[in-house]
Amino acid sequence: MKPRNKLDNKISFTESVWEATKLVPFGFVTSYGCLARFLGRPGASRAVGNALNKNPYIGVVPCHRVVRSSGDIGGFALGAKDKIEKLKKEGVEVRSNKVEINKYLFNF
DNA sequence: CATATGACACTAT
DNA sequence: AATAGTGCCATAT
Repeated sequence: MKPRNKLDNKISFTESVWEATKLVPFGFVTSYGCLARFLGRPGASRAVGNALNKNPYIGVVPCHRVVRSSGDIGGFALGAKDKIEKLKKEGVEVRSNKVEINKYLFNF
């Protein structure tokens, strides 16, 4: 959620999404829904995707490690192809544009 | 304040 | 397995 005034130092929902994503280790993945639950907003999976899409810290926030709960790759600002390549470089198997979510999922 | 948007999730076909 | 419809929710306009 967006800060309402100058004294509100709490980070916004969007920023908290970026911070939480940083916690996902190399070689693991999480889902938009998992992140939403972790942040205390179980129904905000879609909003999580929006936040990552606006992430200005490409290279700092490993947003490529966030995939769909179904295992489908999901979106990526620089293109799904890049997202898949990045995952493969980390040892995450991607077959038919899907990952075995149960096998690589990082439990917060 | 009202609508629209989108890197989603879930259920039912 | 793949698709379609519905609900969701933070932001943008």
